[in-house]
Amino acid sequence: MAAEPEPRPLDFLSFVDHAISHTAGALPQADLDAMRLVLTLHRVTNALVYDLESSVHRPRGLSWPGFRVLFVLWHAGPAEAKRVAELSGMSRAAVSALVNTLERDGLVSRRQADHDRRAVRLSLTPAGNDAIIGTFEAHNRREQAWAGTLTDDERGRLVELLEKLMEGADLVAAKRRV
Amino acid sequence: MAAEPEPRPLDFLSFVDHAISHTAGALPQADLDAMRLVLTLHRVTNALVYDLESSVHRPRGLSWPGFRVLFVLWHAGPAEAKRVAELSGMSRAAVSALVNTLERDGLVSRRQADHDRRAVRLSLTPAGNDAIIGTFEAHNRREQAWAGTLTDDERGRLVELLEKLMEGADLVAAKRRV
DNA sequence: GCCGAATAATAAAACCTTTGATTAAATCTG
DNA sequence: CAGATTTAATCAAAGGTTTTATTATTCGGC
Repeated sequence: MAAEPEPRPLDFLSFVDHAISHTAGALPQADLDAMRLVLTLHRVTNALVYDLESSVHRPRGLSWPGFRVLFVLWHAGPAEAKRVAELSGMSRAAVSALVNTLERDGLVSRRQADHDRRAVRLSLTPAGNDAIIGTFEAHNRREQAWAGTLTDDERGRLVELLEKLMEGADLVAAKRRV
Repeated sequence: MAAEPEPRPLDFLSFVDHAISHTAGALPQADLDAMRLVLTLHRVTNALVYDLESSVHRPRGLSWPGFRVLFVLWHAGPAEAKRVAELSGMSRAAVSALVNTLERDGLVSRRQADHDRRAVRLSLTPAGNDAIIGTFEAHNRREQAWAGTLTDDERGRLVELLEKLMEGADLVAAKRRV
């Protein structure tokens, strides 16, 4: 049980440490390093996405998921919904729902695919193209501000470690979206 | 414009590289290292959270956000809604809505705070306590599988780099939830 | 060529999140 | 101490996600 009396009020910064030491007392068999890694990774990504979405995307009338779809269509060119889902890491149902909004806003257009009448071909409208380019420029400046707190070398090592973690996902047979 | 013809079908793994080289052609002034860092960070975290939620939390009747609230209450003890929001990194409105579900499911209870009649004190019910402990054990085993693809040293360095990135958020005046 | 199985997209229901009111209680200020 | 301001929580509207079920097509084996 090990109820820890907090000597000083816990804040967001110290909560990870607190949670880990509390867990050490309550569940001695827990893997604390793994716990710290996942907590920290989630916390950083969360803060980063919130900052980007609220300072870059929403002021321009886009959501973060909407930005991701435009981003994929910008780089991959016109593509089927299924492919956009794969490349963006969203489910097909999520893409379908999201494209309703993007189509209504005139940023993306739907068209029946030529070779398969079940499939839908998505493409950027001219307005969508302008939107993604303008938004990406602001997005990238913000990314630069975040990334700039690390040295070149640190950025490179961080990316390498993250890629290794991502490759490990296959080894542990992580569940992925259908 | 630099329309890149794809020599072979793009997949999720190669999309980051493709997006970066396409951006290099389309927007020469872009910071590609920052772009790669953010794309990779988001991609890994997304995959990790999806795997944890779909393999650990949903089968036990919890959502990922629900798990986070129980996790905070488990470690911090009974606390006001405002505090749970701060410690979990959610907005107060999100906590309020989420607790409706958790309360309905009998995992969390609401009570008016003693010192301030505006405030609500949240605490785990006995069922909530059982739920968080059982779920956390499975959650931690899954974390261990993911983290296990890195060496001890790599895990340590990854956490350090993530913490440095998180500290940088203050320097760049990142927006945070109210 | 035809019929059962697989596949693409969408719909439906349940949940969660965000921003911007609204309500009620506490606190500050003159 | 009264009035204005701030603060805690919740509500409301709009959007996004998930899983499961449906519909329309295409594919595969005989």
